[in-house]
Amino acid sequence: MISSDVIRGYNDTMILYMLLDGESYGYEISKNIRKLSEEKYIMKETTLYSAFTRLEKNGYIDSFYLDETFGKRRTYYRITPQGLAYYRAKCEEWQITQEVINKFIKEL
Amino acid sequence: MISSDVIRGYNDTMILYMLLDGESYGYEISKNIRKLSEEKYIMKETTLYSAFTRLEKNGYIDSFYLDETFGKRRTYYRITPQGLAYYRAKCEEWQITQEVINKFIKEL
DNA sequence: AAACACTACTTCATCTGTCGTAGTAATTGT
DNA sequence: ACAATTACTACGACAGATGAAGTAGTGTTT
Repeated sequence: MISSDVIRGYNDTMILYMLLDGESYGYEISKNIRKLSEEKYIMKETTLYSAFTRLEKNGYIDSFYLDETFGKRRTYYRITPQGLAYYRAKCEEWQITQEVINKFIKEL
Repeated sequence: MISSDVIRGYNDTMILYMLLDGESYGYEISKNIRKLSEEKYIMKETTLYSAFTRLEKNGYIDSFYLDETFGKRRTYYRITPQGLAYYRAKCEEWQITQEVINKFIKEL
């Protein structure tokens, strides 16, 4: 399991990635992140939902409801053009981040 | 310039890396991080000195003074065996972190 | 029918690490 | 004399992550 401080700067990016192919909702995104990371990273519920609030406030995602007559009401999210731009910028930043941190990593 | 949230989990690791070859002190470490990262990452003074406090409290570094009859007194730091073990663990964790985050990165 | 597991989300309070601002203190360069 | 650089310290604010707890609905087991 990876410590959260490391991922901290990329939680939002991961969520946006999960929305690239279309709308989704909290619980599903949570499951998918877990699966895609092969159980190596599990985003805490509170982290996830507070990230949604932040992302929406920043205009990177939109939220809406679908007519579902079953189960507890889900809040669906969709990535916005600004969200996509932010995601792309984060991907580019990540390349640089990797290069930088790798300079401080030594195989001993 | 890299956002600090990304590096957040690796500030301590970077500092420990700088101490692998022998003792050093705040200002020097700061300059060296800046230089090694090719100006892509500049650790803030307050971040650096608060990291020293944390690392020492955790037993990862020792601090001491050298007899210097010139300039403002420097606090020197040296990595401990526990610090080395922690550094190694962080390096291994970093490999996994890279793998995980890369799954969420798409070249668009 | 009661208990439990699972889905789906919310609220609240707390903690950690980073950072802005400011200040102290000594040396070196112009 | 003054600015710049070296070297560090103190303090308060803030953002993001987290633990704990709760709400609400569905499905399955006992």
